[in-house]
Amino acid sequence: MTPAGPAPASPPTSKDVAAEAGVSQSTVSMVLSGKWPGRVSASTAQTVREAAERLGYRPNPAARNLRLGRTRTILLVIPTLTAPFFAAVYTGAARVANEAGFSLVIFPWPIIPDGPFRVPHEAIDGMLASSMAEDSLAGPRPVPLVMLDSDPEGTAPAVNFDIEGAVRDLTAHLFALGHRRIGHLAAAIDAWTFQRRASALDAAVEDLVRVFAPIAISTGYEAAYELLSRPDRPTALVCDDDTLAVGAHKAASALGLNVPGDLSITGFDDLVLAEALDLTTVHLPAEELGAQAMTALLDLLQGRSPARPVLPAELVVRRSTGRVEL
Amino acid sequence: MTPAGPAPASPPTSKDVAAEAGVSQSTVSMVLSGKWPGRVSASTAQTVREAAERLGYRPNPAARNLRLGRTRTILLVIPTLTAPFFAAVYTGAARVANEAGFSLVIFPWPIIPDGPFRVPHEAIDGMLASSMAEDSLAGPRPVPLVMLDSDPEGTAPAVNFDIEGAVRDLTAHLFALGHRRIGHLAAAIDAWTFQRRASALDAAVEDLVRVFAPIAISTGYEAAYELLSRPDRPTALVCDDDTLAVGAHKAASALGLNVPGDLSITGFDDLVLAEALDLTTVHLPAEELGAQAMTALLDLLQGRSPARPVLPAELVVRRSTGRVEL
DNA sequence: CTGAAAGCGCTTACAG
DNA sequence: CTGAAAGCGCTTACAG
Repeated sequence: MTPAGPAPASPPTSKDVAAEAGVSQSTVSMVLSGKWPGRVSASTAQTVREAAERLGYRPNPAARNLRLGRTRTILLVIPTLTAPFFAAVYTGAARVANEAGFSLVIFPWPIIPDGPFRVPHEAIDGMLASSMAEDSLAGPRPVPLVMLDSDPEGTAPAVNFDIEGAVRDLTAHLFALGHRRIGHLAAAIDAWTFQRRASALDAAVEDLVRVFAPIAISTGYEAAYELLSRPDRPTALVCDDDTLAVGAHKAASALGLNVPGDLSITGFDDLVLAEALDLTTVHLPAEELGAQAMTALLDLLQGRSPARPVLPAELVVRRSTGRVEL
Repeated sequence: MTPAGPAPASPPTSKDVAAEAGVSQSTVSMVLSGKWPGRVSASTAQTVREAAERLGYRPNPAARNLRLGRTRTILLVIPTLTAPFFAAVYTGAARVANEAGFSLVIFPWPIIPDGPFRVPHEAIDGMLASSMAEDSLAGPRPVPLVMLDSDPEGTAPAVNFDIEGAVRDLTAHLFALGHRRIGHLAAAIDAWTFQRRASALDAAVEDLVRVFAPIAISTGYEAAYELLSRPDRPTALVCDDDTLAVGAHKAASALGLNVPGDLSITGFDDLVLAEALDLTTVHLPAEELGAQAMTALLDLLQGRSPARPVLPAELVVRRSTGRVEL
């Protein structure tokens, strides 16, 4: 692992293996790619495998990619690495990718606005993009694409959560606890998933008041503080994200409001934060989302028509919601 | 972005650009790589650039990699994606990499123990690995490597935090508040950084009691619950990670202990969690760690001797620590 | 059952 | 100042 050391002999090539095994390069390629049965004798195949093993041969990926015109690499584009949600998406997608012999590379986009970062459309066979607008991905040339947690009406197939069902369960839970006036601490992000949550709440709740905040504790705190200071404050606060719910929690605390005695709070995602604060929240199965999206993309790459599943999102009731005290 | 659509003409090559500009392939290469001054006339260069632009030409990375024998790609190996700490490391490293024209690919390792995942030693020019043992990275062939948050006595250069200084500040803070009997809720992970924290605490605290827990809220809860149930429980609990501190917080709460009245709690990392819980913690500058490590790796790749910086880690005092009540 | 040869798209040493 | 040619390491169609 040191820069110094014995002269770094260049890695063995298939030519070296051929020489070692006493066969031609083509035979080596056939054997190691597994396409040999019926074309190479079993004993020759064995000889080749042993020679490759002995030399520690690994095919040069650049050469293979050049020859084949594909890379077996998929790019997962996500809006931010910092959200554990996307880590879960990656885990699910990477599992399926690896089973199919594909690599999955994460690309946070944009890392720095107006920075020198470009979505590397060239070196990939396909793309997964989560929680963003499809047209923000426009590149010099089209790439097979599956969207996650995004507008299902787009050109690319999308894999989504059942936001409507989740909001239905959420509002039913709050209604059952006696809440009528409900606040919506909405994410100030122009993404389909948040628009969908807003319109589903609009449809379900008659007496709804909405404030917006960027997703962070401090911004959630400020927006919630303002809303909860109003004389006609809501008795329940639906937050678009667990992180916002943490901010809301702190605002309630600062205003001397007891949770859930005076105020019920809910989140979305079911992150580690939600468990930490005993937050009632909508569990979004992010890992499953990643897995299903990768499955859809592999279908697409093989010319099959991909499924466009809608995954159920379950309400997890913890201790941040309670009955309205009269 | 659709699978269907007009016949996907294969991407333009440098040959196409050469034909379009009426020059040779070599001239195209010279111009677009920026090595033309003094070798190609300014007007020809301009013609080539315009032709490339017109055709939407992008060099084929596989061909370039094959020809040059390098990929300008660096692999960042991290033990888990789910920790926001590593997202910050990535951000810092990616910034420096991009400025130098390198790509940075994240590789969580192992995603699944005994899974089909292999560190792709072949297609990269160098490796950054954070918070793990150097020898767990052993591959078929050595790759220029810089370790982060890892044993500085290893073969590879390491970039680290000043753990000793942090523990010194932390214990000074607790001593000043009157604490004498201190608990250490230690991460049950065999990594250098945690060993270092333990030994620094051993050196600084006379009356120390240690319990171990995997890094998660529930495990932190259990270990802390047991420790805090003892008749001679400590008055302060130093946790190896903010997540463990959350579990400790919940255990204190379950046992009817007031924080910080009855028990002081501290963490490490200064994640979003720490802000949420007003946790006194050691701020580890993860983004800076990533940036400095990438700088060291670029030095290594250019044959320069890399720096091995030790970054200061600042104690952030919030409301989870207080004076011992007598 | 096995091998010689072509060619993927680039960069660079060489010739002019 | 510009171009023809070689070659990186692979896979595959073709010939035997």
